[in-house]
Amino acid sequence: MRLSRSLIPTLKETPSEAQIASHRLMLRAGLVRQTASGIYAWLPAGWKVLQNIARIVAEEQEAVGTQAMLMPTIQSADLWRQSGRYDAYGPEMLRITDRHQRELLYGPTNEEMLTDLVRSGLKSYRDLPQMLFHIQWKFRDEVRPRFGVMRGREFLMKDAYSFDLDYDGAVISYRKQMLAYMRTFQRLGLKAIPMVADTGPIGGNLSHEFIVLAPTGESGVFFDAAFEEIDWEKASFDSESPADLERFFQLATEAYAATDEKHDEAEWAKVPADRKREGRGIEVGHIFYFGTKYSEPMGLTVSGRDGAAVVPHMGSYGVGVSRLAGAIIEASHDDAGIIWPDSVAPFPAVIVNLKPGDEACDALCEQAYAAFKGKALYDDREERAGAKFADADLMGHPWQIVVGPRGAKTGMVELKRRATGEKVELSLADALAKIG
RNA sequence: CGGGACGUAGCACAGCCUGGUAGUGCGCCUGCUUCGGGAGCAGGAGGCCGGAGGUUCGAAUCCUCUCGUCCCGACCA
Repeated sequence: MRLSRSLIPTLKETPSEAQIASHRLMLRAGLVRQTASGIYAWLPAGWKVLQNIARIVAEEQEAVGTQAMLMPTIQSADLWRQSGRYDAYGPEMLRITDRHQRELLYGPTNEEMLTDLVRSGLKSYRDLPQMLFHIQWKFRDEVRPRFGVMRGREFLMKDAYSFDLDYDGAVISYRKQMLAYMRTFQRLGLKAIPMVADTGPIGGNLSHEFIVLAPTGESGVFFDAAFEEIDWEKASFDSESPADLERFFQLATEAYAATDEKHDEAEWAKVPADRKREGRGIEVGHIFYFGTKYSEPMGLTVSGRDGAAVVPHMGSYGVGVSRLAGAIIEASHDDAGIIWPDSVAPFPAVIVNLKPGDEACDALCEQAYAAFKGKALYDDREERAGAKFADADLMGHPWQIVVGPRGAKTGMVELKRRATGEKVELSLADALAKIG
């Protein structure tokens, strides 16, 4: 993308409504614009980020056997009356009436809808287990939206649902999802730690929140440093092997980790002092098992081995996709701007032409731009060098290929790694090779 | 939902108390000089002062209502 022809409106000053780093930087880097309280438009660069996150989330879901699908945003009130949640949900649910006075709602979640959908498709115990997910916009009419996309009213969410014959099966599904989550967050460049969460009336220990470590996070967290060393991508766990899942679950849950609300001083005292870590975190995902809470009242049954009706056990698994965009920035930025992990950056690199109009600069830049097949950002604007450097740092491209009149004559560029600030002079070919 | 603020140019803000031709900085446009970390000079465009009523000869300014946005608390992917 050529910056001179792109809608990436960077701002030198911070709009007054933005309080926290990610919100400020998302506005300043031209990623999003607010259109109403807690509702955001994703501008071209922001949309690329969101798609990158969604793609990784989806890939890891499919890697553990979750099927991708898409359910609508608008749902019927009748569906929610079947589970009893229509009245229980409260004013957070946006209720809508159509021209025929039918009661509709903008979905805050999809348990009812999917349970309804699978009712006619799942007939026999042979049809189980099933895991399905979609990535769709949700709406929750938060009393007080804030922190930009981290707590908006409209948000993009991955929600997955599992259907199993019994509790033991549900545990397998639950662990598969947890494995997918650890891999997902690591690919997104995040340190995420699963922490035991409230299970409410369901009970048991099958509810975990995933907390991303970020100094500006909303909740305090306490955890064992053991989590810092685990490489979930390299660790080989076969999601089809119950034994591997067991081993994985042990590893992911045995060390101490808790948010301040669930903090247990007695357990904390058992953690060796040199492994104690305290910090702040942002919740980016939540998984839980809820048994037959929806399948039972909504009449979802399959025939069991003996021919009798069996009510499937369910679980649901959420990831705040749009929230992650903010969380990643909270976890990865400096005074100059965003520092995108390679996997989610809107552009792998920016090509900074320090002197548009200079024959050598233009030619070398075009050559570099062509090498990325249009996927890089080419800053071809008639701006001063300082402004371009500032914008490049602000937007957080992982690599900056700086082309100036001095080096261009001999085909040399300066390659800067945003994360480290390291700069080296080398030929364009070497620079491209280094970026890979 | 309780408490507190704020709506004036694309962004940040002053002006309001004490009514009298709507301002400053950044950004934008033109020209010249500059040109490797947000340049200098000169000229220029851009505002129904959130909206509706009212008071007044006259309202950004005073009064009433309304809409919107933000902050603190309780709540949430």
